[in-house]
Amino acid sequence: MAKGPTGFKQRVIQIIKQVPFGKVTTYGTISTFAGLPRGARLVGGILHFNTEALDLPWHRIINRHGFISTNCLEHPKQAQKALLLSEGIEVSDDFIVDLKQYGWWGEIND
DNA sequence: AAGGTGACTAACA
DNA sequence: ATGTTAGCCACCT
Repeated sequence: MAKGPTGFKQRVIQIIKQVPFGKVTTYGTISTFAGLPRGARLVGGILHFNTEALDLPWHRIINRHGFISTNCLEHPKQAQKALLLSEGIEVSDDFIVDLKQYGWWGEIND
């Protein structure tokens, strides 16, 4: 199979695309699905330089505490929060999402 | 080309 | 309880 330029990135992207609407997931979950249980940083790193993730629901990707990690001006929490709210996901005033309610762990209800 | 950084997570002291 | 160390690998300079 012809794999992408770097494989892992493409794999992560595919997983992110599987995140159902109105749900959020964590870097660790995605990295694990991508084959790297400890590759959470890669997910963040990839999304930080996301040049091909224009169609990706990157806003559904948050850290293990349900908190929006983005601190860069390029990726303001404010924007991510707005996107999450746009999907019907409640976001705390501190940019915290209730993973117990909106957390997605790889189970797709078809 | 090589080194450093990074939107993370977990374990150890 | 908090602070530090270790690990993953792609992207940038």
